[in-house]
Amino acid sequence: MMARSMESVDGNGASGGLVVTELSHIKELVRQLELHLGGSHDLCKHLTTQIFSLTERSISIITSSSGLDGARKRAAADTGLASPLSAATPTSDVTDGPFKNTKKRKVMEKRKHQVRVSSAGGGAGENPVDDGHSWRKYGQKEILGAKNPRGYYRCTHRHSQGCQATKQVQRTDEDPTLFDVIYHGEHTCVQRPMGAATAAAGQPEHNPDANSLLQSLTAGLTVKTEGLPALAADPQGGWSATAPFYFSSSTPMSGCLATTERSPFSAPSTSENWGVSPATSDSNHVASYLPFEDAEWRGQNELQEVVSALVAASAAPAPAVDNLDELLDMDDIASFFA
DNA sequence: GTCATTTGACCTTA
DNA sequence: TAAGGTCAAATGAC
Repeated sequence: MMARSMESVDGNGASGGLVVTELSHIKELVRQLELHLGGSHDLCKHLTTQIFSLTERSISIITSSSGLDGARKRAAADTGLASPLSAATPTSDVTDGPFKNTKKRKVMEKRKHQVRVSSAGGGAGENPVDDGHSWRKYGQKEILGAKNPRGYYRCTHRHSQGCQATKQVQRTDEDPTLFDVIYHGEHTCVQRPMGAATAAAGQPEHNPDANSLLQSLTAGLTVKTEGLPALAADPQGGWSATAPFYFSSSTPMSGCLATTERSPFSAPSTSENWGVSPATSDSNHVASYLPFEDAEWRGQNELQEVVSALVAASAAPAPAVDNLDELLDMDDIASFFA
């Protein structure tokens, strides 16, 4: 599915042009959004700035003649993000892709999904943002070469429902407001989603016009960060996709209703919002997995990464899709926004 | 009393 | 053997 869509980006100049057109449109929308926002909403202004920046980078990546790897390096350089995983963290075990290196521990061969999330609110607490699942911490470990310890979490429903999902959360060395989150396994539990109202209640006020623009902006975009092991593997750029709010898409987390029903924008604006309750503690992240068996995926994922950050930054649900359906898998989008 | 977190010990893997 | 990952007893919060 994504294979199809990504082919259209990587190997088809016409589609690439289409994406550029779409991204240019997004840029224009962001401009309008910024105008509507005025100067009263710092958070929104920050988001629009981020969206704008990411969009420009996306265009740059697509139009770059030097290929995606080069673009990744530039993007990483632009954001000032050193690669957190390249040297300091043991997650470099994903360097060769999730299923390739047979020297990895067996446990490492489990499906894993790696994201970077930003605390966006000051960095207090170990749970950067809410991902809609309940996690229980079962360990913490000092990691060689890393300044900050890594926290180990498992699904609260591990015993009651046999859910095998786990995650590791580690504050990045270079930016204490950023967290590297590695998800292992899939949720097989069934959780009641956090009420959308609850999520919305925690948000800053939003200008209706701004919301409209954001909806327009995000129409047709979805977040798929699968295959992040390949991303993390990049010794140069590390993760270029950072966003104050990382919300998840859907997917193989079958049975876990939380991620599909809750507001994707329940991200905290203040640190108090993290870890307030098990159901609200953690990242709004969306995990999905793809069989990244080809190095091409790495380049393709570059665009995904940027799009993910874009969507995460705008963080508005999009009930409808747009022309980008050639680029993105509409089935997944539909299921996510269902 | 229940549940989550902390933390040292132990296990597994490269 | 070193390091990452997990277990489980101790502890604390509610």
